[in-house]
Formats: sequence, structure tokens, C-alpha cells
Amino acid sequence: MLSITEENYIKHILSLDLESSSNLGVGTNELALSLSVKPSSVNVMLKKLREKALIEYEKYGKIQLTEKGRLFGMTIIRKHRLWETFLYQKLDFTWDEVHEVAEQLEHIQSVKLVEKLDKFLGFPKIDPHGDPIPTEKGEIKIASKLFLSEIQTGKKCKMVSVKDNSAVFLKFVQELGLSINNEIEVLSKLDFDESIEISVNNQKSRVSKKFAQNICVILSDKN
Amino acid sequence: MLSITEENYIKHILSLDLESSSNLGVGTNELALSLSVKPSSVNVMLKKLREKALIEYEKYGKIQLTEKGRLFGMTIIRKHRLWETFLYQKLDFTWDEVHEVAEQLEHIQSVKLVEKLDKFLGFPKIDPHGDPIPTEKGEIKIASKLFLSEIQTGKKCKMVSVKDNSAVFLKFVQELGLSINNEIEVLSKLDFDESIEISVNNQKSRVSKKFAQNICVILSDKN
DNA sequence: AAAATTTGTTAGATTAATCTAACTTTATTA
DNA sequence: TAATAAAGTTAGATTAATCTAACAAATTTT
Repeated sequence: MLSITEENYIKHILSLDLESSSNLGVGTNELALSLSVKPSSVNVMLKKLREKALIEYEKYGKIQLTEKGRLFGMTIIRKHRLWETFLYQKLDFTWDEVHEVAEQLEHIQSVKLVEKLDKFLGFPKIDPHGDPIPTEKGEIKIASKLFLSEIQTGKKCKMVSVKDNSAVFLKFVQELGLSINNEIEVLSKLDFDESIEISVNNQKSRVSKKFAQNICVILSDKN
Repeated sequence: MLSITEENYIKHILSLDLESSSNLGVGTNELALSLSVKPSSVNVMLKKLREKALIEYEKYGKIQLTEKGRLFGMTIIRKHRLWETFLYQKLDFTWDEVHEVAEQLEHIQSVKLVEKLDKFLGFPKIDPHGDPIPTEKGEIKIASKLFLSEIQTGKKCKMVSVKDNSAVFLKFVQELGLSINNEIEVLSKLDFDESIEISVNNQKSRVSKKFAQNICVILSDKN
């Protein structure tokens, strides 16, 4: 069994890996920054994780998770996102409060607990932030969250969350008739100011790039 | 903030204190046994807890919690019992599975989480084992759990749980028409074999001392 | 390609929590 | 009450995770 510290190293390696589309692996300093520890601490731990066959790495090289390490990381992310869903849906935590508590809950060791929690929540596919919840086998089945600004012209997507959670922003979102689970079609993009023309509920609107960078969506299956 | 280890020390001191009706305090070896560590480890930690004003103790003396320490311990017990209730009532864990997981969950740090969990569960007063759940202020308001064998002749009590959870025992309990929340009146006790005559649902039965030592009850208010 | 910068590593120190082994104090019993 | 047993303490070692400071390798810039 892994210590909480080891779990956090694995989780951060995986998260950094998932963020950077490239498959080159993670650097020592990068990981140290992400974990808020010094690179020398990371270096010590890397040797330990390599011993346990959770990562592959050699001196001055990049860090890569082994299949075992990846699976471990995925179950931690799975637990994190299930707990976030629980806190949000069942305990009425707000959107921005769930992360901190889930950081702790994700380390609870009990396979049965995760299974039962999943069932209790009705086998959710995405968490309150719109991020996909990995399966028991560590697979991410649905498309990952993107920003509306990243969707290609002509494609349809579904709104899953917002990045900015300020009252001002949310009010504007509402005025556009946008809300969670709405389908959005990207009609056109203007090179001039990078503004985007979208269609929601058969109603066309034009939004700025900055706005689109704060709307989180997943690509629809019907593309 | 306390480490998980420190929290466990405080919790065990409080539990040993609550178990032993006497108010003499807890011994080093006793605590070491309860925590599954060596007495020398306890000794080191005692100095630390004294520094933090959580316990009172002097060399070769007994360990006593300060008011601050007692409150801390109570909030850990409160969290433990609330989580046990959650696991049992909402996630369909069995009676004997809840403890192990609650041992981990009790260390999650979030006042808001405890409040919201309490509300979600409908402000329960006792946990699945029949033990009282302390209030936010660290008070135990309802009578503590006793064994049926400890109830005086003529008194009424309410069944809250069983100690033995074997199928054989539970079947026998059922045959007597006994179940959770039933009111039991102790009609008489026989000095000869210490058997007890009880009344449940206006039906009289005679049970052995051993049987009565496995039925957990709380005294009724109407005594 | 040499210099400068960034990135990564090593050695040695520190802290928390534990252990073993030797010792001291307190309590029990013969 | 003296001997024995039980309970409690101390010193010194160990492990995990961190740090600082000095150093080495790789990359980027000039």
C-alpha cells in the first residue's frame, strides 16, 4: 500500500501528463512546482517510486508512469471526482468548495466504499467541474472537457461547467440562455477579433474569445 | 492543527476514559496497548501533547485530558459516529464493516463537512452500534449505551443494538420478538442463575445473563 | 562553440513517529 | 519490610519525507 505522499506524487504525475497533450513525460522541477516541494525532495521520491515499479525514469530523463502507476493514479482521480460529486449533489457544497475536501477524501482506502459511493450517486460520468470520472478500470470513456474557444467551426458540443464562477460572469451566461447540459453549435469564427458565433436552443449569439475561454464543454457524439 | 497520529492519541485517551467509569486517568501502558505502539513511543508523544495543552500529566502519573483535549476528542468521536451512520444508512454497509472505514474518515478536516453531513443524515442521535453521537459542542446528551444485563429491576429501556452479530444469536433475538427501538422492561432477576425476566410488547420472556450481556440498550426517559 | 541559463542531482541536516534495550519508580506479595 | 513484579522512562537508532546548499548535466542564447 502507498502512503498518502506517494499517492499524491502519482496523482500529480498523471495530472501533468494528462494536461500536456504530448507524451514526453514530466520533469522534476515541473513536478516539484506542482506538489509545492523542492526538486531535491522529488528526486528522492522518484527513486522510491521507481523501486515500486510505479514510474519509469533515469537520471536527467523524463518521468513516465508505468501501467501500474497509471492505474493507481486513475483510481485516485476517480475517487476525487466521485467525492466532489457527492459533496456537490448530496451535501450542497458549492462548486468552489468541493476540491479542498475531496483532496482529503481521495486518500480513503476502501474499494467497497468507492463502489458503493458510485452506486449511491447513480454512476455519474462527469464531476461538478465537468471533468470525466474514470471507470473502475482506470479508463476515461467520455471526451475530456474542452473550452468552447477550442471547438472547431461546425461542431456541436455540450456545456458542462464554467471556469470563471464570478457573479458577473454567471449573469451574462444566463442572459445568453446558456446553462449546464445545453447543446451549443459553433457556427462561425471571426478572424478579426476571434469572436465566435454560436447557436443555443435555435438562437444565434456572438460571443468574445475571452468569454468562450471560460465556458467548459465536451464534444457531442453526434459530430 | 493536529496530525492524524496526535488525533488518534487524543481519541484513545478519551475512549479509555469514557470506558472506565472512574475518573483516575489513563496509564502509559494501557494507552500503548490500545494504540498498538510501545510504551516508549507513548511517552514521547505525551510530552508533545502536554506542550500543546491537550493533556495534563506528570512523570509516573496518570494521563488526563484538558478541556481543550476533551473537546478535540469528542469532535473526532462525533465524526467517527456520523460517518458510521452515513455508511450504514446511505451506502448500505453492514453493521460490522463501518468501523474500519470510519477510522479513516474521522480524520477529514472540514467543519463544514461535518455540519452538512449531520444535516444530510437528519441529525441522528445514535450511530449504528447504538452509541450516542456527541453534539458540535462535544456534549453527549443522551444516555450512554448499556447492556440489558446492567439494567436494574423495574426499569424500562430501549434496545439500540446487539453486541454479538452472529446469525444464530440474531435468530434467537428475533424469536423473542425483540428488535431495534423496542421498549424492554426488566421485571425481575433471579439470583440463582442471574437470569432476567423481561417484558417486550406486553409479552413476558425469561432470558439468560449471557443473552442479556449481548443486547445493547439505553435507559428510557420515562423511568 | 563558448557562455549563460535552466534543469536535475547529491550530500548532509532536520522533524515526526516509531522502535529496542537498559534503567528507574511504583505497586504487590511473600 | 524486603523481594519481586509491573509500570513508566530514557537514550540512542531507524524510517519517511522534507529541506538547504553545493554541484553537474542539458539546453538555450549570444
